[in-house]
Amino acid sequence: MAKPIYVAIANIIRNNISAHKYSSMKLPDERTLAERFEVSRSSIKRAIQLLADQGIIFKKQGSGNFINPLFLRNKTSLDYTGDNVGLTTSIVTNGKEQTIKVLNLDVIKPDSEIKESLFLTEDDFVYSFKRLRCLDQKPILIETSYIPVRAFPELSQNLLEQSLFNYLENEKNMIINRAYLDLTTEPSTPNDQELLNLKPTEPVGIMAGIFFVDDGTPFEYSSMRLHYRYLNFSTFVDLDK
Amino acid sequence: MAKPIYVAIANIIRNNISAHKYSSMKLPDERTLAERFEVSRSSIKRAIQLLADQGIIFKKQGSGNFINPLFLRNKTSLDYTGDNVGLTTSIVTNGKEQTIKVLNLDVIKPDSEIKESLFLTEDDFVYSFKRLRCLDQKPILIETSYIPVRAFPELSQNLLEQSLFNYLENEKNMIINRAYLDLTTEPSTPNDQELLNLKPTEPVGIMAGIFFVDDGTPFEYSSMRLHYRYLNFSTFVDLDK
DNA sequence: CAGTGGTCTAGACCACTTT
DNA sequence: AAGTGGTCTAGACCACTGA
Repeated sequence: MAKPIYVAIANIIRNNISAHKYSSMKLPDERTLAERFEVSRSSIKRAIQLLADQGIIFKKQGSGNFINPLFLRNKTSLDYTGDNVGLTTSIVTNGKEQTIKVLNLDVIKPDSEIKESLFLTEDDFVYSFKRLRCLDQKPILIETSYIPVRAFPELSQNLLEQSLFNYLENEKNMIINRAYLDLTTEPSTPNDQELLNLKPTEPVGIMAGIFFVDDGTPFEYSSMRLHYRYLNFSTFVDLDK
Repeated sequence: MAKPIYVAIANIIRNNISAHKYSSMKLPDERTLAERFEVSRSSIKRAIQLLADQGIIFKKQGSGNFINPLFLRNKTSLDYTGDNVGLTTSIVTNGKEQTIKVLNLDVIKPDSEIKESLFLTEDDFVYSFKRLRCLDQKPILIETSYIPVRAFPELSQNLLEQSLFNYLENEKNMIINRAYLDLTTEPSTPNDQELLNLKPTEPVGIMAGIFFVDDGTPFEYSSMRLHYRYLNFSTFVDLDK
């Protein structure tokens, strides 16, 4: 199955909305759409749900499905293409040249927070490393990470100079596809100021969290201190859930 | 229908996981669960999907559904109870006394950004107001908001001294249930420093965005400058979507 | 009361993983 | 090949909204 039919239909409806092919802000009812696309109503519902999750339409029980006027207006400040994306848009490289400088790499006994976050036993050791990431030679974030030795025994300074996730996916067929992230901000420390080229009054954004392999194994605990101009996290929020 | 069956089942499974009632990290397969709960497999799938969205389980096609070990470990730093919540956890009052000080209230002609964000025409005016919100007398955020006069003609300084959303829901049966939010951080301005009691080196967190009525009408454009210790946004991220 | 979205079912078949 | 999750259908009935 190349693309599920509900994804295909969601794309068609999205394009129809963009092209102003619906005469009002209210979409045709689901039963009509099902007939028109010659699919079951369930498939229409899944397509509609996708669009709702993306903020493109609003569902209102007993009343109908409505187009988000902002989507029609093509507001460029709203990133509707990615669905509720976070990290990826935040640190997306956008064709810019990414360079990574490894600041250190050690093997240590994890403290209790890291041990619990990564689901480790008493015997486990972890790699501990810091990297400075730059875009077009401009430093944008300091990463401090911990990875269980057992999960990735061949880690080396060499490997750290590229994207770990790409290496894992290509060479080890491990896919990191979820993260639990915490976003905060803090005044910059002298160390931040030096590495990220910040003034003392300029802060860092902090993204800290746990990255998971697709089978649910916690793989990495990471805390990233970002130059404040590069922390930009956009999201739709359902306030009632 | 009091509670949909898939929600009920999701709750039971969540409790079972907490109580260690599954012998391995892998859940029983969906067809077995369907038999055991005497529901259709579709209902099981919806329940499982809910738990996956909450980060409690991981799905792996062809292999099974797996418990997130972190959930088992009862990590208190992970807020698993709220589903992907954002704003609400960030500004949750937690029983603390909330006070609101209205700094100003005007009617103005919106600039083009606000006009487009709120889907306004040339003739529309907006209320423009600033509020300082405190918890237990400590100032935590400065809110700058814009609301179309047409959407809420009776707005007054008096009303602003309480939670607008509560008033809307109780008195006007309008429900604000979605928001498009942008999170960033900036150095604090002298004004921030004075109002939020910040040192010059201490930053503000910024949550800016648009709040929508449940029929999709944009209702409010708001930019909130938070004392940096109070910006704390936690979320699960699906990296592959 | 008619229209419309929400829930739920039983079953068929596809796609991926593991043995 | 067997096991397991993913997609999709056709249809029944419930819950909410609005004329």
